[in-house]
Parts: sequence; C-alpha cells; structure tokens
Amino acid sequence: MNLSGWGWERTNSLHNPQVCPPWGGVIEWGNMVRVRFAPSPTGFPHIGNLRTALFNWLFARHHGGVFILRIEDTDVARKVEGAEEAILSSLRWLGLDWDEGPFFQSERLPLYQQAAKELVEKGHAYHCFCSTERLDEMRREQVRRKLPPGYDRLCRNLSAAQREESLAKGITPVVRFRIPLEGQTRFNDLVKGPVTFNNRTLDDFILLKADGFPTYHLANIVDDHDMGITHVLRADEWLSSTPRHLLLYGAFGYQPPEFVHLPMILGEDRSKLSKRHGAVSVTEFREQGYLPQAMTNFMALLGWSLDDRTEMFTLEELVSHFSIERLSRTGAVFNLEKLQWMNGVYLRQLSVEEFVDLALPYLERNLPPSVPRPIDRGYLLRMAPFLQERARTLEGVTELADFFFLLTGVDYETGPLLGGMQKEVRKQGKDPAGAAPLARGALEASATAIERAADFEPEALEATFRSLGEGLGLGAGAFFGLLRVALTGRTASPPLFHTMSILGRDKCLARLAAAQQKLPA
RNA sequence: GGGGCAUUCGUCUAGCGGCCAAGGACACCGCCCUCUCAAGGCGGAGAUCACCGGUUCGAAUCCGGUAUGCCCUACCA
Repeated sequence: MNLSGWGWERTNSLHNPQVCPPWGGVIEWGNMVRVRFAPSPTGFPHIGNLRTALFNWLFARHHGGVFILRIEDTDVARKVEGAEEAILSSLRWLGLDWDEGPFFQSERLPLYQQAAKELVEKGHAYHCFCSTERLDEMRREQVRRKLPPGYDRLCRNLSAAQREESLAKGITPVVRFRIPLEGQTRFNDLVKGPVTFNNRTLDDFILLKADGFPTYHLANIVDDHDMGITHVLRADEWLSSTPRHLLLYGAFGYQPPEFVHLPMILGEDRSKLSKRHGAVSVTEFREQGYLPQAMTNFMALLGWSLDDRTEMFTLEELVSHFSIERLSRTGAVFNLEKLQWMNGVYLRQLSVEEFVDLALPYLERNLPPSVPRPIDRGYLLRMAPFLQERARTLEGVTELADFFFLLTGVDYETGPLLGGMQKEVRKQGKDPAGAAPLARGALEASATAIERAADFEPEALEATFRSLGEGLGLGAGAFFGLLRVALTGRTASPPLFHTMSILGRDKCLARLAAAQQKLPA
C-alpha cells in the first residue's frame, strides 16, 4: 500500500483495519507500545493538554507499554517561565507517571540540525533566504487576491551561484521542506478513519529556523522516530499537519507511527478551549480544591466512554477499560458544572479523616486573620461530615464552615433574622409588627435554655428546643430558622442542633445576645 | 480563499440496519425525606437523531449532496 503517493511503502498492516484485528493486535505483533506526551512550555497545561496526556498514559498502561515525557521547547520566544515545572507537577498530581524522560528538545539541537542537513543533501529540503518582510508582503497580497496563502517557493530552485550570493550577503537561511508537487498523502487515522490530502495543497514549510532551532514538524518527527514511538495520540488540531509529517517520515525513510487524533475540548462557545474561557489550567483546578481522581475521571469522559451508563471510574478502572475504539470523533464542550458535581461525589467518598487533612490547608489560608492559627483539627473533625456532604470543592469548604470559627460573631441583616418570624406571625393572623418582640422573647428564652442545658449533645438540645418552641407557640420552622440565623448568620446551614453542639455553649450565648441587640426595640 | 474533520436532549454521551415511538449522566422542574441547605429516593420536562435525496422489506445507523461548526493554512506548537 502506497500511503504517500510518493515512493515509500508501509509494512505494518495495522494501517489497514480491514485485514487486521483491532486493538490487541499491537502486542501480538511483537511491538511494544511506546507513546509520548509532548507538551510545549508556552503556557500552563490546561485540561485539554492533560487529557491528551491521560489518554496516552492510559493507552500505554493498558497495553503494558512505555509512556515517555518530552518537552517541546523549541520556541524560545513563547516560552513561559514556570510552565515546565507546572507540567511535571500536574502530571504527578494526576498520578500519570512517566517511564522515560523528561527529554528536552532544546538539548537535542544538533540532532535536528543534522537531520535537516541530511534532508537538504538528499534533495528533500532546501535553503530559503527570503526575508520576513518579503514573506509578510507575499501573504498580504495572497489574502488580498483571495489566493491560498503559502510560500511561493521562490528559493526552491535556486542555483548554487544564487545561494552563494545570498550567503555572501550574510543572510542566514532557513531550511524548507520540498513538498512533492503532485500526488496524494493518505493515512488511516485510528479515530477518524481514512484521510486523504492532495500534496499540492501543502506548502514548503520550514524545518529549521534561522536561529538554528527546529520547528515542531522537524523535531517531532526526528524525536518520535528516535524514541521509537509506535502511536501518536494528539489533539485533533494536528490532523491537518499529519500529511506533512508523513511526507517527512518518507523523506527520511522512517516508518511512521500510527496516528490517533483526539477530539478537542471546547469552550462554551464551541471554540478551542483557552484562557478566555475562564479557569482551564489544571493548576487552577488543583488550587480550587478539585481532587485528582475527579479530574482524571472527568477528563476521561471528554471524548471517551465505556458504555451507556458507567461514569465513575478510578484510574485503575480506566486503565483496564481504555481503548481507542471507544474514543469519540467530535469535540466536547468542557462543562464545569459536571466537574463540580463529580468532585462532590469524590469528596464524599473520602473518609472524614482524609477530608479534614485536605480541607485544613484551605481553611488555614482562607479564614479571616481574626481566627487564631493553627486551626483546631479536632474541632474541624466534628463538623467535617456536614461539610463533606455539602462541599463541591475544597476551596468552597471555607464558605460552608467559617461561622463555626469566627470569634467576633457573625454578620447578617435583620431581614433574614426576622423573616421566619414575620411569616409565622402573619400565619397566625397577627400584626407583623409583633414579630420583633416575639423574636426577642424567643431568643431570651433560648439563651436561658442553653445556660441551663446539662447535656449539650444534639439529641438533648433538640428535645429541649422542641418543647421550648411549643411553649412559645412557635412552629419549628420559624423558631429554628430564627436560631439558625442568629447562630450562623445564614438561612442555610448544617442541622441546627448539631451546629449548636459543635459551636458550644459560649459561642451560642454570645451570638444569641448579639442577635437580640440587632432587633429593633 | 484553500484544505481537512465533524454534526443524537442546553452539555457530556449510548447507539455501529430491525431490540430506538432513541438509553444514561450533569444542569433544570416537581414530589418524598426534613428545622434550613445539602445528600439520598422517586418522577417530569427536554433530541422531528442538521437538512435533502438515495440504497433497503426496514436507516440515527450505509451512500451522495447541501448547510452549519471547528481546526489548519506562522522562522507557534
């Protein structure tokens, strides 16, 4: 089967799905699966980058293969400080361990330069002396005339004399690939199926830049071959570059790997996910208190599924189930709400001890300075079950728990404080103005009850306050609601008497007194 | 402008010729539980399977075309 329309043949029949078995075939063929994650440190790794890493890792682990990490740092200008470290730490955090590397392309420059030289010598590449200005002007003109933009191949057939002349002028040339002028390049993407490109739609792209660094295309092919990569799992956006890569493999005489183009992760507007879609870097999710198990589970489901009902997967389960056949072909919109829900599920799966250990640093960081440090772990442990059930992120725990810790009392409006009582008064057909005095009386009676309570356990408190409510002629909703706002400053909280018990007598008394102060005379 | 890929509930998806008057999940709504909020349970609404033709006894599933979207079209990756 001639896949390039240009001379080289493939020997691996895996390229033809009709005549080979699907996945397991790889290993039976006697080939060890070798895949790589090759991010570029031009920004902090986002959910799309790491999803690619996850799929590569899952594929490697599923087949007992090798997962390689390679940093493609060939763009000196766009390199972002700290990005490399963020990539490594994100991978570690997610539990995606690599077997080889990290390799850095910036440390392998001679390899690419040698490869470019080889291609020039073989006639598959040539030196180009065109200035950036000329190139820009050419492109502008092409766009203006509605012509397909691309290099006009001015230097493709320079004579030796012309080359010498430019060199003598001190111009440093770039190396461009000599794309075959005709023919087709076909390949069988393991997700997309057969794809065909006409070579004439490809332009003579640059292999080696004037600064001596390779472009992505060159470095990628040289390294993938050098590292024995068998399967390239990468984002869909690379599909259009694949014919160039295949042509390069052909020019070198290398056997190309299998290609697997993964569906892209999209923002709400269905365009390629980027910073403008909000928090997308995995570092940010980590800081916000998303669990790595939730992240991997969620990412795996963006473009992959097992069946029509299973959606909770541990990493181990993903490894055993992962298969390229179950990859989807269409882009997936990143849905934060589903991630939040899933993180909540994983948060609830934690033991209380684990939850407390994870939540503690967030509270230490986020609670107001007035709360003494260190945060009392035993105290946290008591309220933890209630927080765990309600939290969607660890960051969100502070908001759920702060009133337990505040020493100076809680801040709230009289509106919520009196809301329930006013409703109650109206229900009883009395003057709404009576709500405030009624509330004051209820608060006073409650304070007395708390002072006298011998047993401060939730059950005993509930019994006490239920009968107190009855004695006051108040419904549970109104009475407990009043107490809830007085004690927590909010209308929604963990169960009242558990809250009361955890807060303790002193805090309860202080807050009840403060509430009475708030009420209009 | 050119090229490539894609198109099932708002979103993630199941579906690979009859089992689908399309199933699950998130979000949404209602009910139950209940001192509130959660969690949980139950139920509901939500997709003429982009459109038009064709193949077939039969199509979401196969084949054309159209439309729309996305990606690529850099001395970025």
